[in-house]
Amino acid sequence: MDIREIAKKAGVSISTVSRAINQPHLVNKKTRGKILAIVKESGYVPNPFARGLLTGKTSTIALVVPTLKNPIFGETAEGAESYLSFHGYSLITYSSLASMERYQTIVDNIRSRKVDGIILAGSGIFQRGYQEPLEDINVPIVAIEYLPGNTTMSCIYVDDITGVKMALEHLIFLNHRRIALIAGNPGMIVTKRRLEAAYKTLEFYNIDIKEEYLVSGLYAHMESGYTAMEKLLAVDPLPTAVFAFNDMLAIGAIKCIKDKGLSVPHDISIIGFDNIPTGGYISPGLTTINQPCLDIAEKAAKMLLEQIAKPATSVRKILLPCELIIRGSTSENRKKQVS
Amino acid sequence: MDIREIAKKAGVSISTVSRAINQPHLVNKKTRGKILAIVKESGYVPNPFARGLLTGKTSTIALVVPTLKNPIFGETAEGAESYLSFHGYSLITYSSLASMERYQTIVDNIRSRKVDGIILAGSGIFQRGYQEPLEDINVPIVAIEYLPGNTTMSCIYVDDITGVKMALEHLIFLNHRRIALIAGNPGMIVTKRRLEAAYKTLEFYNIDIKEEYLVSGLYAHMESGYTAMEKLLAVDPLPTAVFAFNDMLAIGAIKCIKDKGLSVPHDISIIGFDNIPTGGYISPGLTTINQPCLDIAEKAAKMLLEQIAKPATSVRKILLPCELIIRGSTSENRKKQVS
DNA sequence: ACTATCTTTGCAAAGGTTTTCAATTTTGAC
DNA sequence: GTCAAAATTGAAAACCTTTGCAAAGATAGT
Repeated sequence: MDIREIAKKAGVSISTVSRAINQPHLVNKKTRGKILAIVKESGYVPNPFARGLLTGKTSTIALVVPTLKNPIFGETAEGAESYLSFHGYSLITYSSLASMERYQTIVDNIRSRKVDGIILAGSGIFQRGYQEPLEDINVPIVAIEYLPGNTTMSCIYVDDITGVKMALEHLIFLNHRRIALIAGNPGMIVTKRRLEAAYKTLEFYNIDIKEEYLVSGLYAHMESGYTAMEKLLAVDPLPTAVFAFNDMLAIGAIKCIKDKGLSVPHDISIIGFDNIPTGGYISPGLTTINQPCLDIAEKAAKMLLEQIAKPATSVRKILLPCELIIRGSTSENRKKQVS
Repeated sequence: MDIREIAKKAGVSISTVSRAINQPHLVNKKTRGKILAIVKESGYVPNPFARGLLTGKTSTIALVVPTLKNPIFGETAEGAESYLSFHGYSLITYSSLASMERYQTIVDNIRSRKVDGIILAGSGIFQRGYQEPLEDINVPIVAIEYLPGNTTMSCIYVDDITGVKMALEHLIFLNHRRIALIAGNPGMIVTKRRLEAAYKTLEFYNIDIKEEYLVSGLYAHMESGYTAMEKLLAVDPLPTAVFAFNDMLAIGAIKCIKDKGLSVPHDISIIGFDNIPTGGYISPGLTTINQPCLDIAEKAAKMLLEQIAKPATSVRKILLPCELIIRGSTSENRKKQVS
């Protein structure tokens, strides 16, 4: 099913058929109608290879996320996909970003595939320079990540530095002083950034930062929050509150505390980050910081399409606010301070 | 960066370069080494359009899932993606399959894109004939769905009919007789199938099927399980056990029961289906039926690649067993039967 | 009626690769 | 040293579309 066949049936040249499809205003209304009718009837779709060979465009966007196990990335993927597909693009999602080799595989795959743009979501697994190989590919990139230093790609991100501050201040205003942290994957940029913000906030309020009150886990696994919490429960004195760097970790931690016969929030308050739906369905409900993932994903997709349309468009940095969601996992500390 | 440039640098013809890349055994070892060295050094990657134009292959697979909000499909996507990417394919994921228009958009997109194969995961949104438009595309399809009648596509699926039976028998053996059902989206094939299996099992055990004991919700939203449960709590007499058609619904239902001041499992037992990780982190832990999603996704991907390699390969139907996971949300019914 | 402008159409080149076929070179056996 | 077979290479066709350019036709203004 060629463009040639269509041309023959319509009694016009292939150029005219091509134009009827791609630049309808350039062809006579009557001719156009006839051609498009034949196209529709015959089910013809232009060969994407031949087309791509000429235009260099694939109508394909790559999305790189660390994992789909974390619902926030599921939401990101879904948000981006629905926006993009509405605008005629498809989305190739790369997940399970677990190792540097895997990352290299992904980069190679994207390169050989020729996508029109890339969305890089929270992929700062590799401390420094992880994004360079992608930049080399030389297509527009939008990062859903806080990358203030970088001037070559647009970013859209939640202000998680303020988010961390909000979370800790919430605990501090509830009179907690023995605050522990469950950080996420040590290598990731997001972990480093939140950790810095946490220390800064705690110092500001003159809160002692015990070394044993800092443990870490893996963002993608609730189980990992559980084992991290086990370590914290072995510390004396126990913390009265815990800030977990994401909700998966927080949920794991809550289960651990309850399994050991302690109560949340009575004995220990817990606050998370992300606001995944599950947080509203455990008991007690998880107090957390909301990230508007769906919104972010759509905005990122929109920005990317703008950049593709006008490559000269300057790099933009968009900051979105977080929001504190108070549920039942945090409460006022009534214990005597034995600081 | 052409194949021509490589050829010139290596002092050979483009045919030889092409062969060095695609059929290395056909070119002299020394020449091949030289060519590949130049290829690597220059970062050349064959133009996928030109290649596709000749071969008709895209090295791309489409995955259609109802939503990524349900973790089982996140796992499915991740499992398929990692397997496929290891074998040189990329995965285009279509989610948020909410309406028939959206479905048509997806089908059109897949058609115009020319993928090498399709994985259709639990997409039986549209009662009958929903898969025909995809079959028309005329590429291998593997369905992760129970499609016994269909002889044109391979299927891999969990034996959820037995799963439903196991779930209900678990409740029945715990002495429950007033059993309610929270079914999923009314239009979906999977709902219909599970419903049939449920009725069959209940009839077999001579259990009265009250009409008010059947409510439905939307698989993708826990909230929906909550409101469904509200309806059940308005029925007199109350059911002593509820079988929700998936874990999201079950988790919503549990929250509802607890919010109303009743206890799970003391007042009402709940059992779900899927075994999403969250089920192990709520309290009480969710009793459910396990589906090995990751395994299924990988097997589906594998089957698909086999079919692509050998199109003559006959259609296969693979059935995988479910497993009952007993946690705390179900217990023996001690209430007097007022049947 | 004539010119200038605008609309509509077709021709042909170009895009980068794979693959068939034939030609050439190398190898191995006698 | 000769011949047949095997290995290696290159030329050229084919894949299907988009688009610049030019030609032809239509329209409008004088």
